[in-house]
Amino acid sequence: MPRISATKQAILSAALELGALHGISGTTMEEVAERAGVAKGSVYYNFASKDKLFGELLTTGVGTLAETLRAARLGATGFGRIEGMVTAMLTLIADNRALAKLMASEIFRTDRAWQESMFILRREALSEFEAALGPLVPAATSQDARLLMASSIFGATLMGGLEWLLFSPDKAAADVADAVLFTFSGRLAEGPGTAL
Amino acid sequence: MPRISATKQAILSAALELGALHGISGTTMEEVAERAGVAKGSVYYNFASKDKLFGELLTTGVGTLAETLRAARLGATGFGRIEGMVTAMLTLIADNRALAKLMASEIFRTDRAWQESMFILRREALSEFEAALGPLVPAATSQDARLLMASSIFGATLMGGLEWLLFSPDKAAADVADAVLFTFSGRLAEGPGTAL
DNA sequence: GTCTATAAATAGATAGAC
DNA sequence: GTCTATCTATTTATAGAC
Repeated sequence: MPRISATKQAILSAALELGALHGISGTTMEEVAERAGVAKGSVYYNFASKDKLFGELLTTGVGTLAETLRAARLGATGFGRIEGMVTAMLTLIADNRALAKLMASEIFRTDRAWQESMFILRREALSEFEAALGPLVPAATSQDARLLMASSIFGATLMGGLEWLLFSPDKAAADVADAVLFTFSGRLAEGPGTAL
Repeated sequence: MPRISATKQAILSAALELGALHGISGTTMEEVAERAGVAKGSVYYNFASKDKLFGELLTTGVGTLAETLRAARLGATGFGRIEGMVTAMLTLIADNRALAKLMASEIFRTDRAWQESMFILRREALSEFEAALGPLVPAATSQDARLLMASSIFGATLMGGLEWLLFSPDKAAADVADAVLFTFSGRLAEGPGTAL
């Protein structure tokens, strides 16, 4: 596994930040080169095409997410797994907010060159939530229903995390996790009695 | 309020479907014209620019969402409000899946010409969830925390709805609502005892 | 109001010097 | 490996006939 060159890394970083700002179609290879501090020719020396560049960015990003969720799941049991996974995902989003924004805007696209690998990795991430959910739902719950629940938790965490970073960035990470997890605690359905 | 012309409507529909497929930056005015069955000149006769066209599409779309949520909120009380709003939002997503996809990919963009009006309408939609949440959370809950909870529920519903439409479209709407709402019911935190 | 034709700018990608 | 220069196609937008 050859080490990634400094130039390649600079190009990936530039593409990530610009993609988060303007979307992939809205980002030009010229801008990427400029931000990375290299010439456009060097971008194409390192990546055969724009699709390849952003494909690599997204697939490694979603792969990292899946690994993070897996590690968090294995570090706890019961409902604590959900708590740990939501917290770990929020931390990851905070540390990679550009990637989170990019992922949020691309995760439902079905017309991309890298669609296939994104779909697989997305399913991998969801299946981590699904695995954590397994012991918590009635045994008769269908596979479809489990996937929908996993999507819900995933979506709640992603949307909560982005709301946090874009509109209340001063809030502490633990408070954000508490707020998101409160919605899954059942205390909403019980009424206002319990203190947060 | 002058009635919208058939041509204008055809252009809006074409833009919506193409935008959902390829994103806004990835959709050309030429494609929009072709799909709408008119010439490009007619597109520009009805909309001064590409930004104006998609801006109108998105702002009316998010406005409709806010209204739908508001109506659902006023039609119930207590936790039933959350149930009604999630169900209503899922129905809206199913009836306007192209708009849902477009919204999901644009809701966190901060560099658009229509950013301001989108932000306001987004907040309007979230504040409907926030209002429903008000009586369900401890009185001491901060405004920030309420907004994060509202975002979580919004995100869970949006992600669950898109997962449904893209990957299990045969599932009945009521079953999807049940699965999403199960995650908020508190039964996850209790363990597998309760039947779905 | 709708069309065709075209302007003017910008895009992704390549060639070839260094 | 990195650069400059350039090719070719595409894109937003406009002009002007009908």
